Amino acid sequence: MQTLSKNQQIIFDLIDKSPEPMKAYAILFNVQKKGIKAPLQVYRALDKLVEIGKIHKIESRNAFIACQNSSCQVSKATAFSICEICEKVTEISSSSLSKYLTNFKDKDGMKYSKYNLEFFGLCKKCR
Amino acid sequence: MQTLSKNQQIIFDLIDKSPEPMKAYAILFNVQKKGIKAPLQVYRALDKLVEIGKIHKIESRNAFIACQNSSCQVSKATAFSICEICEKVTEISSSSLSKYLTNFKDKDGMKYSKYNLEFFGLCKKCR
DNA sequence: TTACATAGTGTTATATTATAACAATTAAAA
DNA sequence: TTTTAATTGTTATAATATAACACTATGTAA
Repeated sequence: MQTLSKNQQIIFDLIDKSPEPMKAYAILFNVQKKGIKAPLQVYRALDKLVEIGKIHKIESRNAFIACQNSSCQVSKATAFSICEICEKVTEISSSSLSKYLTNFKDKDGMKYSKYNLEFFGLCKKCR
Repeated sequence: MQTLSKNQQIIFDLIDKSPEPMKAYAILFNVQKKGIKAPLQVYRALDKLVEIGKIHKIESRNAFIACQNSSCQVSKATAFSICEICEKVTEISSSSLSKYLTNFKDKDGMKYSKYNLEFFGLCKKCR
């Protein structure tokens, strides 16, 4: 567990409290009162937080969500479910899924160091 | 098999010939000599081509690749391998993988209508 | 403690990716 | 044929992300 810098902490706290994935400029808007004024300050913190696994980027949405797994060792093996109506995003933690994908080898026998999986469908509420 | 409109055909042909995923503005640059002048014309064709499964979007790269499966019924179940050095992208067609993911149910028993999986690693050449 | 490296910050400017809104045209279906 | 849906063309602008540079803080090792 690494200590976060000032900007990283501010931005992580915000994302962590958010019930939904946050976009970079929404983050910027929210932290301006705390002195973070420029997009680059946000993107730098986001990059680092992603790198150390505290947050994940939902690629299909260009948005960021706090890691739900208390021990964030899964930053290299991420899976999410995304509701196509309400846009609710949930991190999937299924050991059988992660085991299957981590061990997946393609035709050429290539094994991968990292993956990101995004499932789409309708959540309970929206069905 | 649906017939493509003029712009859709021009843009599909370009992507289909490309050995690597193409970004929207690279596509725009390449088709300007054929009379497609504006980003929107490109994005509209891309949207349609994605919708009908002729191309896929590589979300982590904001780039587009022609579908490699002759019958493009897998637009709702896509998997790619991405080399983190040379950026080579390959569409994975593994029936066991697609079977596993198509049938995957999360904790709440939720089944998904669609997924996109991106594996990252080093390709043969770059290892 | 000093020096040195590494990581983080602040700032301006700009690049890249994508969509809104509106008018005109073409293709397909009733 | 008429009318409906899909596509096109165009201008403007929104949203997402990075380059480049100067400066500051922090950690580490002599």
